[in-house]
Amino acid sequence: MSSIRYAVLSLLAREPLSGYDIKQYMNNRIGPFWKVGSNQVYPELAKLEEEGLVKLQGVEQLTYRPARKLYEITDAGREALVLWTLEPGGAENVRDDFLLKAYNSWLVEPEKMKAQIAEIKKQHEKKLAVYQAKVEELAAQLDPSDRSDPLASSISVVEFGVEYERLYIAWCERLMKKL
Amino acid sequence: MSSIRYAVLSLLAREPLSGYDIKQYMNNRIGPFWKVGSNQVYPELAKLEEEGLVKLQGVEQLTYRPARKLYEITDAGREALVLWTLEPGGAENVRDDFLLKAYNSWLVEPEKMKAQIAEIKKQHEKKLAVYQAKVEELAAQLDPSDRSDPLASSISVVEFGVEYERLYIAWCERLMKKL
DNA sequence: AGCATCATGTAACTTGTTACATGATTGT
DNA sequence: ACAATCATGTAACAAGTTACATGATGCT
Repeated sequence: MSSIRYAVLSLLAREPLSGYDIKQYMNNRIGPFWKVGSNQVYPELAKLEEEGLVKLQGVEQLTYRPARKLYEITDAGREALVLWTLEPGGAENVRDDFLLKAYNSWLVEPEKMKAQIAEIKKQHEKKLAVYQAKVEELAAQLDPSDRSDPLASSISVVEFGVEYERLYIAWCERLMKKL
Repeated sequence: MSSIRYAVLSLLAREPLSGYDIKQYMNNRIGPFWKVGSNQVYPELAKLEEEGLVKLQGVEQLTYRPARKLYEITDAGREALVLWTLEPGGAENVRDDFLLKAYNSWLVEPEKMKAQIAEIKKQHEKKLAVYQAKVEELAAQLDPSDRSDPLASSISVVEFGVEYERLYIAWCERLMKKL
């Protein structure tokens, strides 16, 4: 299963990157649908290289900095990624702590619960704004004549984020009204 | 963080249950927003008992079966649960493998991708049906005169599930059209 | 005969999170 | 002076998954 392996390949399929870049991208760019730590990225890159799915393109060495190791995907890597993308997989569940908290609304004073809901609503509004900006940014760069522009896929994914946050916010509002 | 601890308490706050029940409830009833294995439930119950948040209410022993240990929440447990519910917490991210697969749409043949999308769309439709049935079932039992009926909270959570699945399905449809 | 359910639990393994370590540069 | 950023990586821990073990009943 280990999906970071494929998350790494997904990014490298678009452009060569360093481990550091990959980490940054995952924590901002893809969604944020994934958060990873360096401890996952670097060992995974090493494994992928060993397996020939990825290879070192070059090392950028500035004297005052650690070497920046740029990786690129190989044909085998791209193949593995396509295979995984088409692999059947089950629908996943949500698993959000706040839903569990909402499940306990009946136990707490309505006023306190409302404050709690308002707070996470605010956070989702922030996320929504980020995703919306990202969609616009990507849409501006998109080449509509290109049938297989990676950007189109990126946009779809971020749009999911936009819709998800909208749903979340609307749900929070309804929750508050009910209390 | 360890949210199963609170998931266990959330269920026990409503009615006494055995470890087995808790496992079943989590995998069907709450959402399915959580899936847990027995390896998580039983040790957690033991820990909670040690800490006095939960206590053994009784043991139901049929000769031909393992003893069924019924647990109930204590006052301390209820208090800890309320505290956690009101604790501030950040908005979480989605983390769904299929989104990552969608991110790679541009790499694969549109026809194959469409089949893939259709498949997981079907799965989400199944989930939607389950959640909808659950909402109706709960709504029928709800006592509208009771201002703090736990069922109201349950319904809100499952409604989130309904809306989420609808969003997912609509998104899949749009994805397919774009390819 | 074989599998699912009830009911407890343990063991082994894979993931994910948090924190640490190094060390120059750039911004406040 | 102090924190953040770049850039690699390791270590320790927490959480989640899969499989196993027991053993009777009941269904196909």
